[in-house]
Amino acid sequence: MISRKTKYAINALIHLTKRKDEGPILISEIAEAESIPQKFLESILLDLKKAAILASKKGKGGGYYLLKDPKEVNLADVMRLFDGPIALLPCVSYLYYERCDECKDEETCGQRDVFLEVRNKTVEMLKKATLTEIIKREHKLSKEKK
Amino acid sequence: MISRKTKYAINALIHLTKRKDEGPILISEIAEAESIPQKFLESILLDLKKAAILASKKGKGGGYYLLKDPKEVNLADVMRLFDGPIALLPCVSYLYYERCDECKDEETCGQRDVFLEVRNKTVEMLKKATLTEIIKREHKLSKEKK
DNA sequence: ACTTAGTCTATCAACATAGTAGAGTATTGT
DNA sequence: ACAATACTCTACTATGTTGATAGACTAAGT
Repeated sequence: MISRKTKYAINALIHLTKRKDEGPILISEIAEAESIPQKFLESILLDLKKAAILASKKGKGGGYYLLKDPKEVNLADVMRLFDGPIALLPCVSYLYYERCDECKDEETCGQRDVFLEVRNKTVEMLKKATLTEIIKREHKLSKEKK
Repeated sequence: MISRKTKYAINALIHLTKRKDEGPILISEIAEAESIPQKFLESILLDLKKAAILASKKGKGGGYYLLKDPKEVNLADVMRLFDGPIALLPCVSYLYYERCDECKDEETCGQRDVFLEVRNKTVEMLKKATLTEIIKREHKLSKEKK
């Protein structure tokens, strides 16, 4: 399961994407609209800023805004930022690789083979899920519903 | 990431599958061979017994053995038993479904759509990964290595 | 009966998560 | 210049989960 923090981050990013032509958006606006505790949201936005996904402006008329193109921001990156590795086993993670203690021979490990497959497929799908893509899907689902 | 408990469970199950024609296997044997703290392993095996995957025999010559056919035991079931839902969002879990608080309309939620896709693909792959399949892959990888 | 071996209950330290509080600092508009 | 605005940083707390240990208890085989 992804953490609440990641979920908040995604919601905040989508909020910012939808309003990206309106200049900086107040933390308080995002907090209220997305029902996220404001103080908690602040730390999330700060992390996204450190990751160079968002930027902020201080003072009156300030707030947060997207730095990266929403086509370039995908769920795999956001999830890694807050929840760490996407892989289900440390030994199949590319970015957070760690050896399994119990495993005698990694190369011939049957479990590893399965989880490697799962990881690759998952990352592939999450990489495709950019902010733009998510909003696109939203529109598509709305139309189908009618 | 899957918990250590699940990893232990899988290793224990594979151990039992490989020795399934030798009658009941001692907890202590599994614990030593797979380097799992014995007391911790006991509770794991007990859970697997409650799930009707394993059975046990008490007294001298006792121990644990597979109840289900190793072709029928897959990683999805084992993971659910110890770590709960496989889905990354509660609202895309079939067995542990729960509504997202923040979500205004589930049917048109773009994020949900992505995570539903990920869940379905993951479960599909994990269901195929039976104990027999994992051992088969191990053999295949060993041959390729030579 | 005695031993072996599984079962049950309680407890523990370590860590992560979700959230709160408050002081501090930078920037902008007037 | 300066007050208001709004982001930044540090510390703390409650709660829950994970991984592990200890000990008493119960059932079965010889």
